[in-house]
Amino acid sequence: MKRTLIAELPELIGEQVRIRGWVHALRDQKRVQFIVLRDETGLAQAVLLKGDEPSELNERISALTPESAVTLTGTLAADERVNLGGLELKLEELEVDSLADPEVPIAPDSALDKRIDWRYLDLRRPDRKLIFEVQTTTEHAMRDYWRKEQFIEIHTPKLMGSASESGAELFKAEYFDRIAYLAQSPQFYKQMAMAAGFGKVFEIGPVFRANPSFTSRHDTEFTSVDTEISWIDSHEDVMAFQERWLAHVLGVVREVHGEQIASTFDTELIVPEVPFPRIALEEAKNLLREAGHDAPGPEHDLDPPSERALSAIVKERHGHEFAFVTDYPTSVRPFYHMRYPDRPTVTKSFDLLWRGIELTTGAQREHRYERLLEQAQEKKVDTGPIQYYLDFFRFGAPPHGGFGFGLTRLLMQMLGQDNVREVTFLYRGPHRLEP
RNA sequence: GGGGGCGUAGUUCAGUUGGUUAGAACGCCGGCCUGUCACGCCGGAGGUCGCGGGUUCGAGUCCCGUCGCUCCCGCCA
Repeated sequence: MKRTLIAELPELIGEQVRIRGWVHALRDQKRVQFIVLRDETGLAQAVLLKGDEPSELNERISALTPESAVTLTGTLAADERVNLGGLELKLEELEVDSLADPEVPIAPDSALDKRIDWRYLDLRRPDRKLIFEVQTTTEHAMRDYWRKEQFIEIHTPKLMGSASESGAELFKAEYFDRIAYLAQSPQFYKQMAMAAGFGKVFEIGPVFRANPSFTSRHDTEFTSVDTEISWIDSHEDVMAFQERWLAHVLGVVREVHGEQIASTFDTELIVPEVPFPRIALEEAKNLLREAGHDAPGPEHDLDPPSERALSAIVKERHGHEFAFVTDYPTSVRPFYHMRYPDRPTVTKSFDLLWRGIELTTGAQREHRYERLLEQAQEKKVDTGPIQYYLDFFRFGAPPHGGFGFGLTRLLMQMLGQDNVREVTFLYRGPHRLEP
């Protein structure tokens, strides 16, 4: 007999059905037994009466444990006494697919670290599953939008022969008779796609960072969302794309899951107005000082407390949760960010803040070979191992730019969570390689 | 890497100025209960107080070391 999902039950009153899932709760009384069954679509109650002499089926129910995987067959009845949708399965048959140990090692309110030890049990909770429903919708909406605008999806290698950016934060891996590095960004490869004439590209894929970072918003492996666009006039074009794209994505997520997010996580997902406010870094620091906050000195990026304060100020003045911070000094940006022709110490770059945390770094890239080489040398970058990259710009490279984007940070903010670990299927950090 | 905090039943926690046999709630096990739905009632099991050392007549409690976790900063997305 075919399996019926719990969500389909309201259509099937009076019929015999077979439902499969986990024992969510068990109430074994003198005269009647209840099983609340949970599957990936919801909860349903099954009932079985008990006579003076318990039947064999009664006894097998008594031997069940919570979280066991079971298959229940019975006839579906409407019964207004039942809270779960006024529906009840009159149990006729029970198949125990897998009996669970009676004592489950975690509870819903267990510490996050302990829940990650037993992540598959933690994820059985419907509100945790919602996180991944939202993630799926998010990625789908991103792809839809990119595709509508003729972006090409690329998959770049995660094993590399040399560092793609700084080098200090790379994982090494044995690679036959040499050393390989795990990609910490698809940066160089998406620029290669520009040199290849792909026009506009995106990638959603893993990146690896060997930072011993102990915060609620860092992990050593995470999903990066990357975009690169050719034939731009400046980084403004990149920001203009990004804000449209994000507003679309958040609009879709709100439409599909908004109510559930609000009721489950007590967070309202607000679809942002376009354009987002733009604030040059030095102006941002002035705003912070005017509002009585400490601001980092010149040549320094905003620190996390400044980012939080700035988001609050922008929210107050513009009623907007997002803010592009632009025009970072060359001291805090990589060599390949383009500089203003008239301000050679300022890059045509931006970060995107949402509700106080950094979601994105983006920029127009330097596409002129000689300048790029000069900037690399000025930054004391060893150009030997990245000559292949510099070569992209020797045979006609279009002006281009793009951004990289942390998917887990986006999800964390969308769902009002305070830790990326909560929205990562399996977190990886300096002390976390299992499960 | 720097700084702060926390490690006590399966889980979440309490544990007073150091004082006899370390507690609660939830969970688990057993019994009772004609319909529960956070079921209810009665009973029970369950602890190397992270680990090692020290101070003391006496340490869950104080001190030192160590391990683990966590938050903030640095770094970033």
